Amino acid sequence: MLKKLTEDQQALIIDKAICEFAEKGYKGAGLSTIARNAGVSVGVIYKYYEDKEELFGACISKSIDYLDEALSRAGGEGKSLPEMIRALVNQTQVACREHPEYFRMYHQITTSDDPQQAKQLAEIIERPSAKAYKDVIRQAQREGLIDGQLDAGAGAFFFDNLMMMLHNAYSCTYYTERLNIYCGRKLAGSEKKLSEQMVRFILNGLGYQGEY
Amino acid sequence: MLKKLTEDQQALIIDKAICEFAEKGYKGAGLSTIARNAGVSVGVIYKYYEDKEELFGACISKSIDYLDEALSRAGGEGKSLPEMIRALVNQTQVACREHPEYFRMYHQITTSDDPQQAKQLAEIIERPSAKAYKDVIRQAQREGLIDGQLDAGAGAFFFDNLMMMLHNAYSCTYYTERLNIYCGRKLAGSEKKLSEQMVRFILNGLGYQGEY
Amino acid sequence: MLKKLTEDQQALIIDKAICEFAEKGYKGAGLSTIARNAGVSVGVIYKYYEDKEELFGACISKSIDYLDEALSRAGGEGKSLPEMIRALVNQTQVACREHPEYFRMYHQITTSDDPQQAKQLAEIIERPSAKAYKDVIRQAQREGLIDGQLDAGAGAFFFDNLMMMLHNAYSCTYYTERLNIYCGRKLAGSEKKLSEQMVRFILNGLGYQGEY
Amino acid sequence: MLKKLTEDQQALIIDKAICEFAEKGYKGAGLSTIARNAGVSVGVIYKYYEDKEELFGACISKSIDYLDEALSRAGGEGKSLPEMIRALVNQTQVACREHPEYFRMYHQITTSDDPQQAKQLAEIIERPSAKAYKDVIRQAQREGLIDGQLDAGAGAFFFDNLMMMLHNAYSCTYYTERLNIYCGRKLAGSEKKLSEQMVRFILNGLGYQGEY
DNA sequence: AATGAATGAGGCTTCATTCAT
DNA sequence: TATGAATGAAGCCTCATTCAT
Repeated sequence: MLKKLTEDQQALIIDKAICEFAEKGYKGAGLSTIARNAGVSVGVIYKYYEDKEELFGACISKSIDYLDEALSRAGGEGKSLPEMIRALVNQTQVACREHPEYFRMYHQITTSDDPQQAKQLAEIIERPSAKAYKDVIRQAQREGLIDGQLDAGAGAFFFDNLMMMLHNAYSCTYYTERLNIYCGRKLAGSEKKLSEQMVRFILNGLGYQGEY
Repeated sequence: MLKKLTEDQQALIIDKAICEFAEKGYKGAGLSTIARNAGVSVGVIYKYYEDKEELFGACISKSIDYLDEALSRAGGEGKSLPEMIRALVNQTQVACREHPEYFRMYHQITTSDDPQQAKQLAEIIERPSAKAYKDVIRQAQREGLIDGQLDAGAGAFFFDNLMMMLHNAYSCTYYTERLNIYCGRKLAGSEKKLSEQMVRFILNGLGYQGEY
Repeated sequence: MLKKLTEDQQALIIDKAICEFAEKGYKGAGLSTIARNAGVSVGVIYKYYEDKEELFGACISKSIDYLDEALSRAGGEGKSLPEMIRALVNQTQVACREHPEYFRMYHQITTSDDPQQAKQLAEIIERPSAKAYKDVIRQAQREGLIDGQLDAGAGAFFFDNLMMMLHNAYSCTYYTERLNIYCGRKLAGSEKKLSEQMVRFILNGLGYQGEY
Repeated sequence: MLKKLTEDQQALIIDKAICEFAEKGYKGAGLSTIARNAGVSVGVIYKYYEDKEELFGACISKSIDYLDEALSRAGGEGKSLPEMIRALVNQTQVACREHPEYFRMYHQITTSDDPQQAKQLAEIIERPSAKAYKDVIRQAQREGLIDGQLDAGAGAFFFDNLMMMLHNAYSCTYYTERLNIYCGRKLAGSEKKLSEQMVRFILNGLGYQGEY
């Protein structure tokens, strides 16, 4: 019985909770499992979170933060379009290797059966990147680098769709297997090769004509 | 009521079960809700299915069948590549309009926390289309219609990724909102326009140079 | 697993619940104890009652009904004032002997910490007898049988106070012991003698001058 | 804060505990609520009391002491019977106004489900006043002031019953409402009038014939 | 063979009690 | 010595599963 949970322990609760929620979903996750895995008592969770719902919320927040941070690590300033895309793809691969549970968590979020919550979460999570990607595409269109007939929003959408499926492939069992089925172990197992293929497909998709 | 369940009633159980599982997830779904909605007793469900797990399995099977059938309706024989892609996209939109629950169900499947089951399902669901798409792409490459440097498997993967995200957008609340955020209500609301944009992006992505 | 709880079993649940609530109070009572004592499962209680609160409500209702019925068995029509009072006292003794738990339950009710509920219950339980007793006293005053300076309401109040304390003495451990302390085992143990003393005190208290 | 609790703080714990127990009952009362209200930590309560039970016991003791003291303030030496009764009634009213929580606490005591404890408490609380009242009544009977046929113990019992119901009416929500129902707001709201009525009823009940 | 009420294990949550600081 | 965070047993309630009719 420590005087107070250390920061590490508090973080561990969230981490273990994220793993549990990510694996079993909101309903399937068990508070006692989380507590056991975090090495604390069940009761103490209620000192930090009102109830299961709020703990879940904290897990969502932490996951979103990580996702944002991972993306921002890809930088963007002063990069050419191909460089930018390659950076985003690579960064996603790195982040997925480090913390697949955050991405699994993200995938769980998308199964929410509460429309209100789903909308709100989509707004928080998707709006910023939607804007960022759209801006990049519009700029590239103005510069004549890519297909001008493509709707910027649609382009951003397709791009992000591919990114989402990439992190799913690197974090969720089903999608990992799916990646193997589609691409074969060899390509699927090589981050570098897959990243190259993906960057190529995306740039082609946007109608990018230049070298890269 | 000592009458055997009619075929219709049996089918209704699965349909209602799919709706329930699709909406609430495996854990969240209630057997009694399913029974009530199907107009049968809880007990009779256990005459046809060992337990909740098996009922869920049957729902998965039926959903897969529908998905397969929906895709096969897109035909393929004698179609050009652009025609084929357009047909697949359009058919997905139609199928999603008719039975979003099957696609929501599919999305639920991907959250399975049992690796064995996840792999097995991926095998069943993804292998056939993976092969079909890869074959089409290889053929198109041999005909010099599309980018020869693209790995056929990767191409099929990216293509199917976009298809999956499309039916998610048409069936799951979170993804619907996401579509709206990225594309705006106008484009998101027009199946035709979105389909055009998507076909264009895909063909570009594959490096298709011809007219369409 | 019977097809349905028999009426007896349903009644038994309430009876055992009354015993449990009467003994331990609302908070102290355990649903599982009630179920065990009634020989049913915990779950089935929730088929008949929304939650613990509602079960408690049903117990209150049943107790009130019994109290009412016990009082009404004392009759009243065509009885002289002393006869009426004696009948009420005796009937209380009989009822307490048969079902002390209802009276213990009643005592628990009075400890309710929810003012709203307390008021509501007092209204339901006390209003009818308050009116009845007051009417009897007024009538007796008009007939010149008892002290005219006594406020009818106050007279009814003091009378009922003594009645309440009587059933407390016959149903709650503390009050039983108290009765023994005040009156000694001999008087306390004789319903007849105690009843005579009490009738005498009440009639004197009301200022009744006649014979009885 | 490594300072020993002051006497005031210790007293405050008991006071706040009495309020909490009186309001919510033994089970419903929360140690942390008591600690918070007393401005001390939960832990320190366990330095002074073995457990909740013992704290409750201390609250009972203090309440009993207050009740005794309140009664003794009514004096008794050199008073005539009517004066004595009037003094007791009035003193009860005053005490209830000052500290209804002690009387509510007393009422809680009577719900104890431990027979042993109930008996013991009754012994402590009731024996002294039982004796005192009985002595007064016996003396009055010897002096021919009151009904000689009344059993002294029974007389004391009925008298104290009325006193208990009086303080319940002044301290417990249910009984307050009951008082209002029986006597109406006007009489119920006037301590003086109610006291007069009660003294009259008691003296009549005892068969007191003299003036007062 | 279908019914749906009964079962009871398991989950979330509370709170009396402990103990490191 | 006081603190108050941590503990974990116990309680309410749900729901997958069973089985008497």
